[in-house]
Amino acid sequence: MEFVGKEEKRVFKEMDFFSSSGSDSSRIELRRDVSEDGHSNELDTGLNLLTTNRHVSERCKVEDKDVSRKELEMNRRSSSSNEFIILKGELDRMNSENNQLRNVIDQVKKQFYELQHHIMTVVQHQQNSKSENQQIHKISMQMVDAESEARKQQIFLGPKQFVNQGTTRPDDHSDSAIIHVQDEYDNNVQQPWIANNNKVPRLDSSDDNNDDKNNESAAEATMKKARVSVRARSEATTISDGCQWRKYGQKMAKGNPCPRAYYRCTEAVGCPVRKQVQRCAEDRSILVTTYEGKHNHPLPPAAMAMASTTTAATTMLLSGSSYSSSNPLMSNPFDTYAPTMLSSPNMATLSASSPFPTITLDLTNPSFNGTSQFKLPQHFQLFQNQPQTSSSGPHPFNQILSHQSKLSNGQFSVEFMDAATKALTTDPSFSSALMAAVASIMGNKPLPNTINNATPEIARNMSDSSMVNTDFLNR
DNA sequence: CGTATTTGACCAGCGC
DNA sequence: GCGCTGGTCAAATACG
Repeated sequence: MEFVGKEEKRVFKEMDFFSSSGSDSSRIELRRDVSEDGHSNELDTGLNLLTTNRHVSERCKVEDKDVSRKELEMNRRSSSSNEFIILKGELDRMNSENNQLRNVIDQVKKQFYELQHHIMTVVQHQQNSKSENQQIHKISMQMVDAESEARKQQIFLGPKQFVNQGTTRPDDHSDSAIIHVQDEYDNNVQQPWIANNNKVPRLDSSDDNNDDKNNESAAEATMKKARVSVRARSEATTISDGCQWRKYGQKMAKGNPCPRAYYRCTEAVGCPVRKQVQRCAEDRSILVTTYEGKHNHPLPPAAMAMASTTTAATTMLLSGSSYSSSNPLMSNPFDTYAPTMLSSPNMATLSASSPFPTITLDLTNPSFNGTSQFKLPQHFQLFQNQPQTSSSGPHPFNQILSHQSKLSNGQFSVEFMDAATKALTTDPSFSSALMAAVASIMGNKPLPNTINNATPEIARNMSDSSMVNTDFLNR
């Protein structure tokens, strides 16, 4: 029996070995069996063997689980490897597409620059021509005469002019013009633009005796002094116009507790374009951005419209009325719009009372009345019909226009103007299109192709006049 | 450390 | 000539 006991001990030791990785309680139970009963009978041995077998079986199950886990892991790794290969292939394909798109963009850019250069050359040529300068001078005089006449007739020309004329109408922006030329700097009813030749280079008759160089410098100086101003409600420090600017100064200006910031264009070294940003003294939620000068370098598509605007605006301020030109850039915008502008209290004014001739686009006025005789060109109405893609969703301007179209009084809502302002300050493409529209108003010219490049959807609308809905203007 | 912004100084034009 | 004002410069400072 002792042999049996020894054999049991050996077996139990083996069992203990096998169960070493098992639960501690099992091991303790087996050892107790050995110590307490050195003379275990065969039944006990059998029971113990069964117990041992169970533990070995469990151990095998554990090992089987490990194998299965490892197999799963290997399969998973294999699957990940396949996925990696697929992703890599996808990445390669996308890189290839990106390269192709880059090539397309490069080609478009090249065409854009060539076209822009061509346009600049044509415009420059026109501006340099002596006859054009004579015409400009004549037109300027007629513009001043027209304004003087308008003042005599006490036609409402804008908030500040109303104050100057001694009327009781408040200096209220709710009645300010959507587009007007105004004095941004003082309330002087005189016209230093004309009365003071020193403030702005004047293209007087003496130019007739000057050479082309002098004419060119005078024209350039005048173009530099003429300004385009945009009024918009914005919490931002500046509106998004697609250009790169560097702040180079800040000053407190007379009559306004808000400082005026000075920026210069940094798209290219030596670009003469400047802009001033200042909050309106009467309503500090309004940001007034004033542009001056003409870019001397290729512009990004988003900024092209603003450049077109400033050029067209300065051209308009110089070219005045009743003259047409073969060059649409030099044609007179007031041929179409000025009479209505001058006679409509909500549309436009013409003023030379600023040290610099300035045209202002006012996006802060919710009371623009669509029933006015004034008709926006189709460019300006494009947002009403802009196709809406499922991915990008409706342009905020479209949303508001859709809402506004339900109004019965034909007035732009506050929401409308807020959306316009928001779009102007956050969406360069909107700013571009808007500026192109204004340029179109002022220059009576077709939309630049560059805008078509920048905003293809908008461009499609513009090229398809059937898409243009003018109902809200005629309501 | 390079770039952008700030801010006081400076200049030119203008009115008195 | 002097002072006021708008505009620009450039050194100092901030920021990423």
